[in-house]
Amino acid sequence: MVRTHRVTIQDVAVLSGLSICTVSRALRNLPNVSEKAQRQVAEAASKLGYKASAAASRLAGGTTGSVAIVAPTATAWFFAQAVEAAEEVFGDSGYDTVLISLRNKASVRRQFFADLEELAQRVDGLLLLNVDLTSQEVEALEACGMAVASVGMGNVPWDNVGIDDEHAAWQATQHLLRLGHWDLAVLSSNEHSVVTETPRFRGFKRALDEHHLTVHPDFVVGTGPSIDDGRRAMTELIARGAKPTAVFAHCDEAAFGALTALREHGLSVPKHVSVIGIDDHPMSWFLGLSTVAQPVADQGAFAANLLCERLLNTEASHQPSNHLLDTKLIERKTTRHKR
Amino acid sequence: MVRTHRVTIQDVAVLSGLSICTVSRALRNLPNVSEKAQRQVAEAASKLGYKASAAASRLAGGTTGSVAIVAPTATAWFFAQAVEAAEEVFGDSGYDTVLISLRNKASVRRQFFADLEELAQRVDGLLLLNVDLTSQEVEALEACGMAVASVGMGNVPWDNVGIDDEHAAWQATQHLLRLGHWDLAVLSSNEHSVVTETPRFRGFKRALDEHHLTVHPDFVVGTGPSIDDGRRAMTELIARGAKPTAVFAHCDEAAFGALTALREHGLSVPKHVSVIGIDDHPMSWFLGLSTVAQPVADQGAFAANLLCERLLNTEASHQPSNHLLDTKLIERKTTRHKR
DNA sequence: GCCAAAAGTGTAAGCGCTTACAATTTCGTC
DNA sequence: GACGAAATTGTAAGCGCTTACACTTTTGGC
Repeated sequence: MVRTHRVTIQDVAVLSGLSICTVSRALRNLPNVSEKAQRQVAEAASKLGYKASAAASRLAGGTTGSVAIVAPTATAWFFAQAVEAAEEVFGDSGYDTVLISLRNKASVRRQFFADLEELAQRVDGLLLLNVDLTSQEVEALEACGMAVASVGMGNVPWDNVGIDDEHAAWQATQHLLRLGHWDLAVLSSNEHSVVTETPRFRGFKRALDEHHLTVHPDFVVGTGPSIDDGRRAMTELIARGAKPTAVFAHCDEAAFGALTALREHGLSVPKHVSVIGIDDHPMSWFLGLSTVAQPVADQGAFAANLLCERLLNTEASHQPSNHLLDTKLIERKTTRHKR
Repeated sequence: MVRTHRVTIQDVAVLSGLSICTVSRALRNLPNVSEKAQRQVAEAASKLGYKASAAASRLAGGTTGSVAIVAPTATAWFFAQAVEAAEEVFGDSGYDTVLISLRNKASVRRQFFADLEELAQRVDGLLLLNVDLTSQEVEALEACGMAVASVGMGNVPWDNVGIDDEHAAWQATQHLLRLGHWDLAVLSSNEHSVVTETPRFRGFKRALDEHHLTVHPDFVVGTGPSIDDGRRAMTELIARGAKPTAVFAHCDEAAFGALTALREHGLSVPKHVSVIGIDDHPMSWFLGLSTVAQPVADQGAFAANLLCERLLNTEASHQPSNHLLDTKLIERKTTRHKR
């Protein structure tokens, strides 16, 4: 198969009757290009189907035309959803989307940060999805010269989109309290350690505080975001002898796991125990899980848009913004008034 | 942050006392480099902390160092799973993974094939996941000069990895028949039209044939791969007045939907109706759904490896291979002997 | 109309690497 | 030892793009 010659900027220059330099400027919407030239170039470029070589642009000091999405894992529902939404936005803005999954492994994660400078040569920007960062990592990201935006990461020096995690947790907990439950267990995210002050945990605690209740350590257990994690966590809780009448899981998958564990121990939901999560996973509707819904695709698309904006006006100093999208309590069949 | 000058191959050449050319070859383990030179270069490079500029390598070498994964949608469980597995393989081979989701939209799909040549300038290879192709599209893919491999696509002129879909469907159907069911409904994939001869449908039919049963049109309905699709399909089946005692869904998500619809119509599973799918989605275990398990991540990884091989020896003429991985019937709680 | 300033355009020098091909060294053989 | 082949190394020409700077054209004020 004969490979047709690549369409270079040279070809566009010839077709449009202008110099390479002018074409280059026109293509990047730089000043000092007459409207006429602009038009000619645009026309020639589209006729030729010209796309700048990322490698050449980058080498010459320009940009790559691609961005990377970094997720702790690509398989989880939340991430797949956010990734696809972001990919659409990036594609519409002319960027290729490079996927980088940290695969929930510390080693991969470490390697990622070690190779940051190298990565900066291949992409213009970074969209981080719920990657928790040390302060050195934040510094490294700022130093590498890429535009950065994120989803679900509070308190970072770049644009972020997320939900008010503390409020969402408060909504879920408040719902349980309203139903008359006061022996509340929590399956908390253990990103950092077993019992830590994640925003969702804080929201849980605040709701209890408001009802003059305190968090009992035996009713708190750390868990990952998978069904299996949730199941193990709930099993441990039961093994401890904890007898909560309601359980708040930090995400729906963990709640599914809790549901399983409860069933395995002969406890029926919501008769004996009420369960609520956060997410509104499509399965939640199917299973009748009460939850606090969050707009996942919207978060991905929004953050992607912010990143694209940053990519356009690089030099403009810009105050990092933090956008919080609304969450909504959805009562279904796993929560019920305490008998 | 002052950016120190980048360490170039030139620096390594000077330090090692060799020419740039020799350094380049040594660094890439090409032949015709003495051991002594090899050693000197390695030493100088590591002392300088030299890392080749990806952009420059690519520009000079003619390759892009990235591959694209193309999926009909990125959100479905199967694709997220396969994508992550492939991404890992590509990453380990030094390739960036560009994600392209067709978003289940004909327009996006059309655009993708229209831009193929353009895409060929940005990636070296293509991994297609279950993209059904017209013969012109196959030709276009062959003509664009990219290395191609695929998952779940039979009869294509490049390496493919999949399962024996017909056999998997046969296994599922056979299981239902063994349990004494003969009024079987099928939620068939409607990629092309409502009732078509997809491999899975053929497998379903063959199992019936073997038992001297025929497929009744009223018991066949086309459906997409989502829960909601499955629910609609099952609802339609019930509305038609079809009273199957068992249902075979072409994938687990569709089976979940069927489960919902059945429950909504007061039919209990497996008491009144048995249900089986294909996939072994993690939720299936949770819900007790009988299914035919397929190794999803393995398929993605395998195909990715094949693509990497093709990328290495480009010119070698190569017979396209088709690898079929094993599937396994998993009996759980949604299938039961007919009463 | 004239001239300086502004606006638009072109020239050419790289960016850091790969790779023909030429030049040099090494080796084996008679 | 001498000689040709083989192995090793170096030279230099790009890869496709950006950008400082020089150059040409337009503009506007008087």
